[in-house]
Amino acid sequence: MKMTLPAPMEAATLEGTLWPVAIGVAARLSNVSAKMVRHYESLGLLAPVARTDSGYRQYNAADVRTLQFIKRGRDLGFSMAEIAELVSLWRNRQRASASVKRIAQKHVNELAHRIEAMQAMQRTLTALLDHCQGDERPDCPILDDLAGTCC
Amino acid sequence: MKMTLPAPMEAATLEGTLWPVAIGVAARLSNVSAKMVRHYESLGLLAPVARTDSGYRQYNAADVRTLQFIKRGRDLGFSMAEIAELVSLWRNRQRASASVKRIAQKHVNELAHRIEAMQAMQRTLTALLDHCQGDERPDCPILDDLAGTCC
DNA sequence: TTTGACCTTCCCATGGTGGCAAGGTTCAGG
DNA sequence: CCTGAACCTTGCCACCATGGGAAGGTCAAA
Repeated sequence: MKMTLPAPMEAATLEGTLWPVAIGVAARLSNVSAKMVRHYESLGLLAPVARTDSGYRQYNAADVRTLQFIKRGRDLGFSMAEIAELVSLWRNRQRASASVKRIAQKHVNELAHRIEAMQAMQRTLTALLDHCQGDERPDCPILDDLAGTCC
Repeated sequence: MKMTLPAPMEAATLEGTLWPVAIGVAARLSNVSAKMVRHYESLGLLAPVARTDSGYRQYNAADVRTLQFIKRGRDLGFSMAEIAELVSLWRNRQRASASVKRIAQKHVNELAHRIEAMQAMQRTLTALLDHCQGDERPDCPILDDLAGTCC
């Protein structure tokens, strides 16, 4: 009977890793699911990845860095299309930082719009919640608002 | 040749409307697309709607009020599942306002979480934007951040 | 050799919305 | 009465990013 060993304690760094690695390792190193790694490849965000004779994907350190780049972009809320542009600019040493800035600025503006919209909802809902007794009785200003009963 | 007449000037109120109405009119009265009106019906949010002999849907004032209720709920960011619950409570005269309040409070909490997440993105991106020259040169702290170059 | 962890591709689901196609209905003008 | 416009019907596909699962191949350690 095999005891539960301490977790494999895989190298969490790129330095301490033997390359190339299979998709599962690349996934763990970049904190992206294997599923999404394949998806990103199908979107062309990763260069067509090497394969073993048996068809397993093989990732090198540059591939994993690209995955980490994509992950960071997703965490900052960029769409896949924006990330595709950013990856392309990242690879292009002749890029102008203005191109990057334009994309990021547009994204920040969209974030601001979405935040404002959600804050407006929040304000309305908070006001309604304040007036709702929240007891056993049926009377409810929240439903009244949704039903437009006020008008 | 027919001149462009002033827009049909349809009654925008439920009072000035001859009932029942077809889906297009119900859609305009509730500011919901006909497509989504059908979709809401398929989700069971609307009671099975009446039909003419030829199969056209027929909506009465109560149906349109339900559509307006759904629209308002969507505008406040509730999910369809939440709206289904709210519609059900709205119809139930034995409801406790606490049930409504619980749903709304949960939604507000989720909104708060999402807003905070987006604000965190916004803060990070704004800081990066501040440090990006946005000129013709390739050096870009935004790409550096995405690439994790700092570490 | 067996076992279990890993990999492959392919299909389906989510949620809320839009679009399009192919066809039926209704109504008003000529 | 016919035609055309505007409307309606159902059904399928697309988006976006992600997850789930099935059916089957591969690999390494015990």
